[in-house]
Amino acid sequence: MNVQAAQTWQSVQQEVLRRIHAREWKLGDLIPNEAELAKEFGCARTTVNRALRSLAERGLLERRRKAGTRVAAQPVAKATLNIAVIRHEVEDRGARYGYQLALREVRVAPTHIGAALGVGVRDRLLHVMALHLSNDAPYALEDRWINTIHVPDALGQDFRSISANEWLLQNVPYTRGEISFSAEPASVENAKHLNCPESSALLAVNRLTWDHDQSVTAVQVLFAPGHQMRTQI
Amino acid sequence: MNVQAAQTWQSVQQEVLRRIHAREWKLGDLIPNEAELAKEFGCARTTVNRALRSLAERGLLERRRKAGTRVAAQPVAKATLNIAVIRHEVEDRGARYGYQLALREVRVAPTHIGAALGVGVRDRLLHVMALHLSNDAPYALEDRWINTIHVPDALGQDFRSISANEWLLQNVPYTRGEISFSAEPASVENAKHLNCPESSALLAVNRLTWDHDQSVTAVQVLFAPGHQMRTQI
DNA sequence: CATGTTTTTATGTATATACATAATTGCATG
DNA sequence: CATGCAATTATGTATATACATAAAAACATG
Repeated sequence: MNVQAAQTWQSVQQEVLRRIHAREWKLGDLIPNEAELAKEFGCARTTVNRALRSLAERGLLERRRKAGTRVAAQPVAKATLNIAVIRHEVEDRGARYGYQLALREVRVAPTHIGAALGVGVRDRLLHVMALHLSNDAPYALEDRWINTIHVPDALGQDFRSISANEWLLQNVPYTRGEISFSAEPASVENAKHLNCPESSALLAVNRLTWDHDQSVTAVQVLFAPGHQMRTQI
Repeated sequence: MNVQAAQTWQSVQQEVLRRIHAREWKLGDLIPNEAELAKEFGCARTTVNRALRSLAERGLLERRRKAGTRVAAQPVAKATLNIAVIRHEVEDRGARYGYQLALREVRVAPTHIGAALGVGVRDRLLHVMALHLSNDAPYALEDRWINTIHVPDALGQDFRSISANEWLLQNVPYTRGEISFSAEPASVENAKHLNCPESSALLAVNRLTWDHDQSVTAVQVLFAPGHQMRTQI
């Protein structure tokens, strides 16, 4: 029954994973405590802790002080999507990146944007729309509002050669944000830019970022039809 | 210049985050090594390591042995989506969950499904379609193929009261999987089930799971129009 | 018997120390 | 000067130890 010395936290983790997958420890089961496992594996409790903590972060274990560690009854698959600079996303796929500014204006934002950014109903914000291309084909349409009250420097940028996407990332820090994913039908305008039929199903990524208590930007990125975001679990 | 004793890894992390956000350490900059930071913060190197490792996992730092630690030049926002059992997703929103089996058949799968699952072109698989309801309104349509060569027990289930989604999670372990997100136009059949117009934009989550080298199941979950998946960054 | 307090316990974390490992830098050698 | 090898260095990890903390369990008290 005794497992050979497993000196690395990875090997402890692997053995724990094996027991979960083999259902030696069933869903919802309480597993032995760290001290017991350390004794069994012939390693320090710290090592077991490292292995179990990492599995808990992945959602496979649930840990509570004094109550112990149990196998998650309903393991939640955590899919981590990397939201990178669009230029890099395109280049990483081995394609040629292109960029076209479609619109740049300073005006009062629609109410739902203004409310999301927490600005006054009469505040004028910077609105930028741009098309990102992959091998000259439309890849994604970026529709962005920038809170120029917090980021006045954005007004000095024309965004003709560098996208707002990249400029902001390089120049304006943010401390937190919200992301949502949805499917949206292409509007007439979106369809024109993305060169697809009206009402096509488009994958939409909405982001809202904040620097402490000041909003930075609200952006919707609409990907061309057929686009997929992938990840491993 | 010396920061007061920060004995917890969280406080070290917070101070490091502050310096990144305040651009005291600029994007791409090499930061002091662990030993130096430990001296500055008046704590053990292990504590600094814990703080920096966690930030690296979040994508804000890039670390390489001997080369040192630098602020990520292009911080990649990592959006972690929790893919839970659909029943819990509905119930967690405070809604009443409902379930309807729409189809259950054993047949040869379409080639792209068979290929994805790595089964022979003549192998018959279990195909299940089911509707998940939230307060009696269509919430999501589950279209699933189960590799009954690896999971023969699935043939003994009628999936009339428990969804394949939950049954598999409770009864069949998997060691790895692939998830992709996309937007799909509603087919005539999908539209009927989801009670929406044909060609509506639907958020689609595709999953393919494996138990070691054996495929378990391929599933597409189509959410009703307007559905959003949200997360914080 | 209900209720509040103390004890117990499993996880969480900090520390010093030691060694492992990847990767760069610099040195030696043809 | 190129090329390969050795030294250096920053991160990565294992260990024993100690104490912190949350929460359950046991206990005491009205």
